[in-house]
Amino acid sequence: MRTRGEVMQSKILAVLKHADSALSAYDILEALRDEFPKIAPPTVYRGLAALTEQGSVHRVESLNSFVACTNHNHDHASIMSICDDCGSVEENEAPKIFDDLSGLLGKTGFDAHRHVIEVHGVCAACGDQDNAS
Amino acid sequence: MRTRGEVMQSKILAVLKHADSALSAYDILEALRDEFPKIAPPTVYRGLAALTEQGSVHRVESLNSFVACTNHNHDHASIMSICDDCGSVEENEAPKIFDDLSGLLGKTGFDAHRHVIEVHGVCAACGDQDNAS
DNA sequence: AACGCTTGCGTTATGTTATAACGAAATATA
DNA sequence: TATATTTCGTTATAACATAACGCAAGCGTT
Repeated sequence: MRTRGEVMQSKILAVLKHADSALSAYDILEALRDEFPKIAPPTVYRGLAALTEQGSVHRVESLNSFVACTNHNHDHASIMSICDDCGSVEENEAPKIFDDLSGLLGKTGFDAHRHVIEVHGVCAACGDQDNAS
Repeated sequence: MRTRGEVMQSKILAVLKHADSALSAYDILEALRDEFPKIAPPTVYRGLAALTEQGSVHRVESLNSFVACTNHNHDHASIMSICDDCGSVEENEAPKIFDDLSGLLGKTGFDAHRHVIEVHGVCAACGDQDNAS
């Protein structure tokens, strides 16, 4: 068995890629309802779990929602900058910060497995807009 | 008007201080049910909102739950290290990392307002235990 | 090919987290 | 005391997430 869930996964990924902000599982559900009228939450959550595991989707913990990965290298944690004004979510690279963090916590004996770094604020576009007005 | 909500807030804070892991709002609700049989979710959430605002409680985004602040200086963001084994949550100070983060994002024009840094892994105690066995 | 075994998906149902909205009680002002 | 204002408790419901079951697809054995 191989391709059964993959159809749904690629549909979910497509929905996320076309969105310009993070989507909740239920936003995705809604978006897929046209094509799959009887779709239910576990279908979406399972697809998201698979996509998240393979790194092509990231969960935004502080929004309880999801974004498509925009890096070509899926094998990394990233820093999310979240605009509280327009809702856009950008993925930023900063390996050094992850190293610093792991190092810092390592001193206390903590063994870091997964980093969640999410920064809320106002993006460049929205900041400019506010200045202009 | 001043002290109306403060009673409930201090009860909530007490519950969190006595816990040895993060508690969900409904865990707190349950803990307070003895003393306040008719307590309802909004009461707890309002107390938590006030406590969070004043910095004596932190929300752990990746657990949808809450911890009492363990720093004396409440006026700061902090780094949470979360043991996925025993559930303990430690608060760590690292102003430099916040500065690095804000600086990094500032270069892209992003204006950082709130930092969420949560690191999942295994704490020293649980790590030792695993080694011993 | 027929059979039974394993896997994982869709579905139903329900559990968990969070908040909108309203009426009542407390406080402030006059 | 009358009235305006604020905040609180309560009811109700919204939003997010998963347990559990049964069916069907793929696979190995005969």
